[in-house]
Amino acid sequence: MEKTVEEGELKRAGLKVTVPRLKILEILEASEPRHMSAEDVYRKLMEAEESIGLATVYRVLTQFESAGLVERHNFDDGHAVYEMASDDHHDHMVDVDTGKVVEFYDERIEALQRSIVEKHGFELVDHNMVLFVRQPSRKK
Amino acid sequence: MEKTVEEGELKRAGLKVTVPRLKILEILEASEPRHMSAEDVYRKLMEAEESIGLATVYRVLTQFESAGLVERHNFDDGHAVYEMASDDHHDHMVDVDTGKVVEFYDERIEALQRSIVEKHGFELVDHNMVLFVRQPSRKK
DNA sequence: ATGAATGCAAAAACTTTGCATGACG
DNA sequence: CGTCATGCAAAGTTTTTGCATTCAT
Repeated sequence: MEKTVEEGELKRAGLKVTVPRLKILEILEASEPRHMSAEDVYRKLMEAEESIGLATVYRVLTQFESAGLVERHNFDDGHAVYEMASDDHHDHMVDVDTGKVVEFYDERIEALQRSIVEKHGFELVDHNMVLFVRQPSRKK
Repeated sequence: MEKTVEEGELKRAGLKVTVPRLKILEILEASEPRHMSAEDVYRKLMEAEESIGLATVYRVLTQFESAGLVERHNFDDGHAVYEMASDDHHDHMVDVDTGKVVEFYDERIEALQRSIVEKHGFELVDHNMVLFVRQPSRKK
C-alpha cells in the first residue's frame, strides 16, 4: 500500500488518516470550481459511491480549517464555502451575472490595508475582500 | 398626527407606512452599535413592548435592503447584520478580540480596486472588505 | 372595499451534537 | 486495546413561507 501525498498532509496536520478525511481532501484538491460548500463536498462523495455522512463532512471541514489545510469564506449568500489553503494569499472577484469567481492578488492593496490598520492603532490579523463585478458590455 | 421623517423615508422607498416598518426604521437609525442582526432588532422591539413577529422583522429588513434603505453584511460568523445605508461608502475593521467594528474609508483602496477590476476586463459593481484586526499590545 | 402587511406556526436550509459502533495506531 | 472517528438521527440556529386576519389607503 503506497503512501499518498494526502496521507502526509493529514499526518502533518496532526489528524489521523481515515477514509473520510482522505476522500474529502482529494475532492477539495481536485475541485473545480475551487470553492465548495459542505453540501457540494457531500454530493461529490455520493457521486463517488462513498457512504460518508453529511455530519462527518462538516466535522472534517472544520478540522481542516483549524489545521490550516483549508480556508473558510462567507461570500454573500449566507452559507460557508471552503477552498484549499495555499501559501499565496489572494482575494476574490465574483461576476454577479455568472457567479464565476476570479482570484487575484495585489501587493499594493495588501500594503495599504496594513498601513490603514496601523493608523487606527491595530495590527492586521486577516482580511476578506470580495469585489462584485460585471462584464461591461451589458446594455444599461 | 405629525408626519415624521421616517414616514417620508418609507414613502420615498415605495413602502406603505405601517407600525412595524416605522418602529424597525427607528431602531436602526438609533442603533449603537450600528450593525444589527434580525434578532437584535427583534430584541429591541420586545424591550419596547411592541408585539411584532420575528418573521416580520426578517421581511421588513429584506424590503429595506431592496429599497436601498439599509445594507446587509455577512461578516464572519454566519448571520447577516444590517446597517442604515449612508451616502458615503465605507469598509469595516473588526477587532477579533472584542468584536468591535470600526468603519473607515480610503480612496486609494477604492481606486486600486477599480483599476484591478478593469485590468481583468470587468467593471466594479460593489465590494465588500473586512479587515480583522487586534490590539498590538498582546504578548506572543 | 381591496389589496397589501402582519402574526403565528410550521417548514426549510444549514450546521452541530449525542451516542453506540467501528477503525486507527 | 484504548482512544479517536464515524454514521445516524435528533436537536439547534437562522431564515423563509403559508394562511387567516388586520390594516392602510
